[in-house]
Amino acid sequence: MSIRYRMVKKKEVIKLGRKDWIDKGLMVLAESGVEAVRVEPLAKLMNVTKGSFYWHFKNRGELLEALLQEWVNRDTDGIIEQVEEKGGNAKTKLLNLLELAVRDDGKVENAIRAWAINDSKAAIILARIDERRLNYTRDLFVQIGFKPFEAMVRARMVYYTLVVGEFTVGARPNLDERLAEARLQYAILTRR
Amino acid sequence: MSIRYRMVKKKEVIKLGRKDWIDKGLMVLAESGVEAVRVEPLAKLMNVTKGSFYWHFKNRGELLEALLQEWVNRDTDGIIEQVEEKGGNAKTKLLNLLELAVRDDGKVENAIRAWAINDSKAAIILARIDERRLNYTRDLFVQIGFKPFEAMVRARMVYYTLVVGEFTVGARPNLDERLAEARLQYAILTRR
DNA sequence: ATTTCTCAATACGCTACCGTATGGTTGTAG
DNA sequence: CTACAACCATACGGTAGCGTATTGAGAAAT
Repeated sequence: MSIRYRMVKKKEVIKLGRKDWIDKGLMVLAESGVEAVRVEPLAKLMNVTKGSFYWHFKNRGELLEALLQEWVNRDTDGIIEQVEEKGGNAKTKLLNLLELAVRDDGKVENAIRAWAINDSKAAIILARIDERRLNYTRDLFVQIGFKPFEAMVRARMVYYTLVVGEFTVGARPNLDERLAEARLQYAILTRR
Repeated sequence: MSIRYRMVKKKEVIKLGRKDWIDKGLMVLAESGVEAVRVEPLAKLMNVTKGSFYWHFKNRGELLEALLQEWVNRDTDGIIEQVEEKGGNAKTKLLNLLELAVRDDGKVENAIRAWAINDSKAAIILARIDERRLNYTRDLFVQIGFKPFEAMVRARMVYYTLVVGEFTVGARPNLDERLAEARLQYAILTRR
């Protein structure tokens, strides 16, 4: 909730806040990867000089950290919470989880995944998120009645297939088809 | 098969070939990503100046293309061929496929996958490889007796889980455990 | 009305890397 | 022995981006 002033008629001042830089940073990150989020190009995108940037951030690294943090925060109110809100038994939750995951865009997440390959700071953050989501899915399978080991295997199949695989291989365009696939995957994975 | 001269005693000359640059390039690619494969640092790694590099390559882009090409070539004699050589029926081949995939290192592939997110040249190459491997897996499921659509869904689950998911999420260390998982996945996926 | 606070522009020095030009060294072929 | 080909070193000019220091200008507080 940064205070901002908007252009009204002619020479109204537009002041930027930390959050504005983070927003643009996430955009560029999603679109072109970490390597593309650089302070001078970013400043140009915002019609401002880097003099502004260095008022809000110590250096480029601080922005990158902020991007990671922002992504984690947004994800915290993410899919798991939505599933829990809708309620139902474990099987219902699982089906809801699959369908929600299929609908997500995931460009930022994808960029972060690429980033994490060569940056330990990003890798640690991402690993935590992955673990949280995997454990949640495994618990669902346990509640459905599978033994822990098999539940984890199935959870991995779900997670890798939906969250990771689709994104990194390149999502096929048709949402309906993907939903149909998600339901079939659900059937395959919950069948004893 | 580049001709090389090796250090023997004192001031023997070591001459490098295109292939040597490509090899080192792949190493750096695997270790630190595309952004790290740059000509001057690479030259330093090989105890040589970039004068050498620009004798073998027009520019950096030419090296990157060569890296992509080299990876494709190596992959051509890859897992699929090994599975076909071992023979057996479709079910056997599928099981062999899973186990071989689990054993692979995949650092280069992973780096290329990250690369492909923001580079269309890499993306096109990778898409072709993915398609070839996915279709092969789908055909196996068809031969086992599944209808095409369900066979493709199952093929994707296999492919994303083993080839993509394990790598991008970060492989767990224990090979035995991973093999056990692979067999369980096989069981889950071939059960009617 | 001043002062203070926020934010931005400008100018600077520095490093990393790109690609070119040119000349040197060495092995090999005639 | 000479000449050429293959390979490498050196030196150069250029761009992109980092981070700092200083000044400026509008908004808010006093």
